[in-house]
Amino acid sequence: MKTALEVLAKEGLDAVTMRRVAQELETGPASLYAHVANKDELAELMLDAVLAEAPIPDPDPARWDEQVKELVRGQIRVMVAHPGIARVAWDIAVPVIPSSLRQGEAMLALLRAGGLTLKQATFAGDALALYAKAYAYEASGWTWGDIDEAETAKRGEQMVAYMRSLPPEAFPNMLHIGEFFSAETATERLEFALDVYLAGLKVVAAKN
Amino acid sequence: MKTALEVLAKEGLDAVTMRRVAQELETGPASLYAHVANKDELAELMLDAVLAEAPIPDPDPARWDEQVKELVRGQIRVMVAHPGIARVAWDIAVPVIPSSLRQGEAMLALLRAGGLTLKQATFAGDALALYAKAYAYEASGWTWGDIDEAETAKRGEQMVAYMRSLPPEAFPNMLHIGEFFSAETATERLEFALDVYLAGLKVVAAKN
DNA sequence: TCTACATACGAACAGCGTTCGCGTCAAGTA
DNA sequence: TACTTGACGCGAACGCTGTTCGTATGTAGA
Repeated sequence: MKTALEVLAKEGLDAVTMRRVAQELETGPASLYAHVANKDELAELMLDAVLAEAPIPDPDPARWDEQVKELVRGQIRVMVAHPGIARVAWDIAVPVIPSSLRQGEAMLALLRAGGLTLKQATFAGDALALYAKAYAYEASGWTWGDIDEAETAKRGEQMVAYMRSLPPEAFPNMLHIGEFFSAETATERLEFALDVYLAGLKVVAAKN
Repeated sequence: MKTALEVLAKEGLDAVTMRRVAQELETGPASLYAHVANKDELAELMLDAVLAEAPIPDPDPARWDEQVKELVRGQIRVMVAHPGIARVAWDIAVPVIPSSLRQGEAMLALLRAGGLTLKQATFAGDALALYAKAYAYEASGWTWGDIDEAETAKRGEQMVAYMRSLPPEAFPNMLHIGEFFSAETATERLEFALDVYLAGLKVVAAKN
């Protein structure tokens, strides 16, 4: 079941419809409801399978900060490798998903090793998970043909054109940041965000 | 046009369909396409109107950090005040939206006042915008009846039940963080994330 | 007053998730 | 072996979505 869905995820999340999955199994849409309650549950199973691929490091208190980054990178990597799955992660309010719980527990363990209280670790883990989902969702847009390059470029030009139409002093900074948003700087943005957040966590931990 | 949509946004984003909006204007769905190219453009107009409500502080270099927080809080506040609009923000790849550009410019100005390079400010602004959208989206789920309380509680119990079914040493931390995730701690989580990130930014700025 | 143009919109299309009830097939009993 | 009974798989249909096409209507100009 899940296996058939993964195959379909490879041709875009929008293509993962009950009809399309059923077609892959050479049957009708109604038959799927024998194995799955509804489409949401199917999405949950897909997400669980994907997230299970993210590695969980053995905690090493000496380099907990690097391990936190590694954990986040891993989550992002597997999500981006399955374009569209990040959207599913957002739609699930309370994750009763085994692999998600394992990832959460690993994150808490690392953060506690870094000297944070349980409450601080909870909040930090929440923020990091939020960022991982957000980054993966955004990144899925580029790697997948969700939005074709031409369309994106056109909108970018529209944006610049609009800003130029106003007094130049209205957008002194925005006009020059376009170069920082290419696909090449994507991982650089991620690393920057991780560095900044972990630097902040160390400041907080030092006050405990 | 936008006005009629806002009225509808008050009964949920899912209710904002072309037919429902047309009905509100006592006409058919086809008539809307005379004013708007498609539903995405309509969503963009809605987001622009909402985001325009977020206040933009006059930069004061002496308290740039507090002003950055204030800016993010404002963005989140107006989005949460219009439940469901945060989802729209995620679907828009390149924001050719006036109010969005103004918010971005304001953020860059504040961050540069904090001693960051343009590149650093760009990356930091991106991360903060991502977090604002992520938080607002998550928060919309609680304030709106998207997911009824009973359902959420049930899933929470399922989660705990699952974790208890495994060896207790598997989830030593996760089992005790439930109390930190009530609706009351929501703003606390936000403030923690902002404090941590800004503490990190100061570390980065100090190295320049 | 009659014509010509642009605008508004009713109806229809293709797709979606989900449900109902019929038809078929397999297992249990005589 | 033959018959009956039960459950299960799934074809077809429902109500919904965004969008398009062609017609009818209303208005402005001659």
